[in-house]
Formats: sequence, C-alpha cells, structure tokens
Amino acid sequence: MAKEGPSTRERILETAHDMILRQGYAATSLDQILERTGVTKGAFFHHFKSKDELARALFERYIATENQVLDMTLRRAEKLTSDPLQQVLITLGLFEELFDALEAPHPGCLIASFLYQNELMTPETLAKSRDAFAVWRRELAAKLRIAAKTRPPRVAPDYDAIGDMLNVVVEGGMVTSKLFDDPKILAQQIRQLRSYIELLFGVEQRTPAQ
Amino acid sequence: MAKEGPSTRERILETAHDMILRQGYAATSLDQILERTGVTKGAFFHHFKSKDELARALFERYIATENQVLDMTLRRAEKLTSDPLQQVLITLGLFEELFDALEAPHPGCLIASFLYQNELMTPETLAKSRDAFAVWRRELAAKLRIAAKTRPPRVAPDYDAIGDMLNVVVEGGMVTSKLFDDPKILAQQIRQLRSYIELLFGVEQRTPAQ
DNA sequence: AACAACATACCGACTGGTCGGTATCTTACA
DNA sequence: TGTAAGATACCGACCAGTCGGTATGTTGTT
Repeated sequence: MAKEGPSTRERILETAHDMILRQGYAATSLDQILERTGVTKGAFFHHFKSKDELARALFERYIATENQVLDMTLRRAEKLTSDPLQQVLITLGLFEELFDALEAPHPGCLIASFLYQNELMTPETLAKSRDAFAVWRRELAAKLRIAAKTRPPRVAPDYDAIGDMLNVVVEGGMVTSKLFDDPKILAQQIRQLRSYIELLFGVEQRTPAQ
Repeated sequence: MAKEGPSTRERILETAHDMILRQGYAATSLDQILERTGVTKGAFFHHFKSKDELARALFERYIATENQVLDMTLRRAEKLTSDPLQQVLITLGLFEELFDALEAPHPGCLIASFLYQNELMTPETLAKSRDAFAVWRRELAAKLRIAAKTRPPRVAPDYDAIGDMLNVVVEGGMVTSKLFDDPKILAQQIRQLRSYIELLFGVEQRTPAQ
C-alpha cells in the first residue's frame, strides 16, 4: 500500500543507525533524528514507545543482518569447496572482497558502539552480542579442527583464539580504518589473517604480482 | 602543598576517564562526576573551563601515557636483544605479559571511545590519534623490514599492514574481551599475532607444554 | 592585600516523553 | 453498494526535569 519509498519506521531506523554510529547514542537527540528524517514527534512515538526501544530495535536489526551475512558467506564458501581449510580461507577471502569494495571507511560496529556507551547494554543485549561473536568463533574453529586432522598445522594452534580473530580483526580494523579515513585498511587486515592461517597450515601462497 | 592523596584535578581526571569509558562522554554528566568525586561545581570549573576541556585534557593524558608505554616497551626489547626480529617478538611478548596480568577486562581505549562518539573528535584530536597509531605501525614495520634483509620471510609481507596489526589486535581484543567479560582474550590475541610473525619469518616456535 | 581553591545559588536551553486530536484506510454487515 | 466502526499513521503544543555553564560568594595561604 505504501507507494513512496521506505516506510517511516525504516527511515527512522536507517537514519538513527547512521547518526548513533557517528555521534553515539546519548549525543543523538530525538529532535536531531526528527529533523534529519522529517518525521514528527508524534509519528516517532507511534512507532517506538521510547528512545530506548529505538535502540533495542536498532540492535536487533543489526545483529540479524550480521548473522545473515556470516551465514551466507559460510554457505557460499561451503558450496565452492568441500575442504574445510579452504572453506575458511575462502570465507576470509569473501570478507576481504566485501570490505575492499568500500569507498568510505566502514562506519563501525553497533555492538562496539554500545559497549563503549554501556549501561544501555542490557543483559539481553549483551547476551545476544556474545552469541553473535561466539558463532564466528565456533564455526571457524570447528572447520580448522577438522582441517588439522588431515593436514597437521606447523604449530599447535589455539583454535578458539584463531576463531575469535576474525571478530577481533574486523573490530580493530574498523576503528583503524575510521581513524585514518582509509577504507582499505580493513581489507588489508583480513588479508593478514588469511596469510596467518595459510602459514599455519603450510598452504602455498601466491606472491602478488603487484 | 597537597598533603592528602591525589589533587582535585587528578581525581576528576581519573574518575571521568573511568566513567566515560564505561558510559560514553555525552552520557556522563558533570553532576555525576561531581557526585562521584565529591567535588563541587565551582571547584570543577575552577580546574576546567568547560566539559569539552575536560575531554581534551583526558585525551592528552591518555595519548601521553600510551606513547610512553610503547616507548618504554620498545626500549626494553632493544636492550634485551639486538636482532630486530627478536625485538618485535619480545615487544609483543611484553605486551602479552602486561595484558595477561589483568584481573578484569581492559576498560577500553579512549581513542576508540571518542571515535564512536565523534563530532567531539576535533581535527587536532584526530591528528594526534593518528600519530599515536602511526608510531606503532612505523616502529614495528621498520624493524621487520630490517629483519627481512638477513632472514627472508616465507612470503612477501605487507609491512605496514603488519605494523598496524598490533593496534588492530589491541583495539579488537579489548572489545572482545569486554564483551565476553574475559580478561584473557586480549593476551591470547597478542599471542596469535606473535605466532603469525614467527611463522612468517620461520622462527622456531616452542610448543607450550601446558 | 592578593590570589588560588573552593562552595552555593541560580539560569536558560534542551531533553525525552505525553496527550488530545486528525486524516486515511480496512473491515463488517445490511 | 453504502455506511458505521475501528484500526493505523501521524501531528504539534506542551511539560517536568536535566544539562552545561555562570555569577557571586567564602576560605586559607603567602
């Protein structure tokens, strides 16, 4: 029935997400959001019963899309090869591609943003964030453990720590990328992680011609 | 002059740093800081002419101590060995030790906190943050480049990207550590970085007995 | 007397949130 | 088909409280 573009609710979410990542939650007033979206106060409170509920909605939305991205990427990698080690390397490669296509630095991670403005990080929000991170760790670590059975790594690895590295590198890479206003840093860091895993498992690396 | 403990100014800085890292800058009101420190409004504005000036002071203080920590660590490593590769590995080892001693998750990085609550990140603040990050990159990359002359790495590395990795891993490690409320994660991640560089340069790694 | 180091009372702008109302669309039933 | 009933989306004036900041003291030391 809606004829014109995204719904009011979606416009609020989109704008607020952007503003909160830039300014922080507390520093982003409703009036600012209202002005930027052209939505009135009444309309806002029709869709969200409080500012905190907006934060919660924003959060759920973010977690959902992040989970989806990881899931899709893993499945793509699994279709491309049956070798678990290659699946990990391809997953990292796909992320690298994704981040390499950015023309501006990645705006940042909502989880980190909330963590640095805590006390609005409720126990449920915290638990969901942990789950999201834990999935990445578990999925990657599991594949590497299987890979190690047929292809022993050069040194005994801490699989869980390596599983965490994708999260760590993405989080740290976003901050560094933002700081230097250089969109390429994030992809470069992912490439290092891939290189680490290749070295660990003795995979032949192509020396880039460039 | 001052007979009892830290000065009022120092108490404000210390408390505010802690609160801002936890709640964010905008969410930390002067009244809250005043209540927590027992300092009155008059006293506060005697020492800082505005809340923004407090932020600036906090920031300078943070950058200065961070620079000092890196500098001291690098010098310690340089005294312990003359081999540049070993200097890098020892530097990482010292950081690992430092973070491994934490009993609670590292409270976070003020630069990241400010980056996620931008618009209070002035051009000067931004420039100083970049410089701080750039020092780490430059110092580590330089040592690795020298090391590569006598000990060729297994694959052609992106030295600058590897130089950035310490920053990236620390930033990401802090977030992950805080999220899981696990102080050990940060040190584990530094260990992975060390392992990467060891593999890259073909350094013999001791398999931990544990 | 002069100045640093505080204390107290107060200010206006802005905050998140409420509330009474309207316009438009969907559904139910005669 | 017409119409009454109700839901949904939206409007904007208003409110009480909080915010950073100021003005004007008081105290203690040199």
